[in-house]
Amino acid sequence: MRNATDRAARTRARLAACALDLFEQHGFEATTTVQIAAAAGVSEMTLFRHFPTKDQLVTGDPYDPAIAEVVAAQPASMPPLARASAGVRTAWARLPEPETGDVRRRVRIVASTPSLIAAMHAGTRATEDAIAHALIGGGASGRDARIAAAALLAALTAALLDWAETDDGTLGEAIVSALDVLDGDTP
Amino acid sequence: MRNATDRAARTRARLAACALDLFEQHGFEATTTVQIAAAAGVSEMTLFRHFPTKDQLVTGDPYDPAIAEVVAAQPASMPPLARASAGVRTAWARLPEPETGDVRRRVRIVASTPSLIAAMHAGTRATEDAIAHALIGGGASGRDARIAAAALLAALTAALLDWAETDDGTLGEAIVSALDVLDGDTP
DNA sequence: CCCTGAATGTTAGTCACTAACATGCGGTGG
DNA sequence: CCACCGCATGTTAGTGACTAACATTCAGGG
Repeated sequence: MRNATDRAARTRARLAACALDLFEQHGFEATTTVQIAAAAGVSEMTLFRHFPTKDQLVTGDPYDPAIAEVVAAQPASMPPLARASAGVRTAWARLPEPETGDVRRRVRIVASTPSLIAAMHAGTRATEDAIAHALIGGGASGRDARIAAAALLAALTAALLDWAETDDGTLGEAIVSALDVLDGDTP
Repeated sequence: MRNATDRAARTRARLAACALDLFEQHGFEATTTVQIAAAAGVSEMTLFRHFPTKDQLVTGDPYDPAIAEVVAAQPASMPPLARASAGVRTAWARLPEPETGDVRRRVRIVASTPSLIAAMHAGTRATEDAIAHALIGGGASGRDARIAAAALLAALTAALLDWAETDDGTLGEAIVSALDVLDGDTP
């Protein structure tokens, strides 16, 4: 049954799809929110109701609280960066290789737009704080925990951007590269 | 002699000082560029001539190309993250402990404003790219170099923000903490 | 068939930022 | 001493992202 909530979900999806097309054709900055709304057959207000910022048409909502839990489950004897890295390694191993159809298109737009790279970093802040909190639980100082969490997220984001840009290998391989660099496993 | 260039430098300094005061009193977002310009006795246009974005009233221009050179001078046998960390360690040791009067005020404003944190990360991108380039020269893959450079800069930025927020110890100690976490020297 | 609630539309604004063009200030050469 | 010239600054008018307050339409349930 197509209730009201369903209708909202469909216009939301339509907005994201139209935005993606327009961004690829004319670039992110050159595309105005009015154009996107018009392409989706909707008013500008409706766009902003579904996506509070233009950035989120590309980045979406990336916070996954499961990662922090897995980090907290790692042995507390490890130094914080290794602990965070090990947590993501096992968390990633549990998931199936995700859909990478639209992801690559999206990340490619992000990679070519400085303001979007900044927005993406801002979007990972919730995850960063959660991981830092988990590391403090393992005995790290507040400062060391923040540093390790920031380094981890930055490494993962850099790997994601490189993966989208170079079109080289799977997303999983890129993630593992990031973790290997953090662990010093790079001969 | 106060030539024209001197006059420009003085209005620039006046703008930055007035902005800092207003940001501390009312917050970054609540302060408008018109207010800052008025406080400095200048038109809004002049503000934007000196600081192309409102962000740069706080962040300034942080790119220091010397860091990348020192990184390139580290032995190529090390894994990329350790190499980058060692480079910053020696580069930092060469400098005297810098002025931290306005720095702490500025960074504290950054720390309390999400959009400014993002802008700060964006401002380190030039340094990040330079370090990544130096690491590639040492034999790292392009992807690993980008990951290591991103992790390094994120760790340093996180340490800087924590230092400003917690008011704990010197800036040099915070930087060393970041490098120690990256090297795994954290018992 | 109306009624209720959610989704959407309209209008009028604010704020960061830009472009094109006009003015004023200061030092320099005649 | 004055006219000139280069640079800093001012004015005006605009764009684009985003918000608030209020009106409207749409879908299903009593």
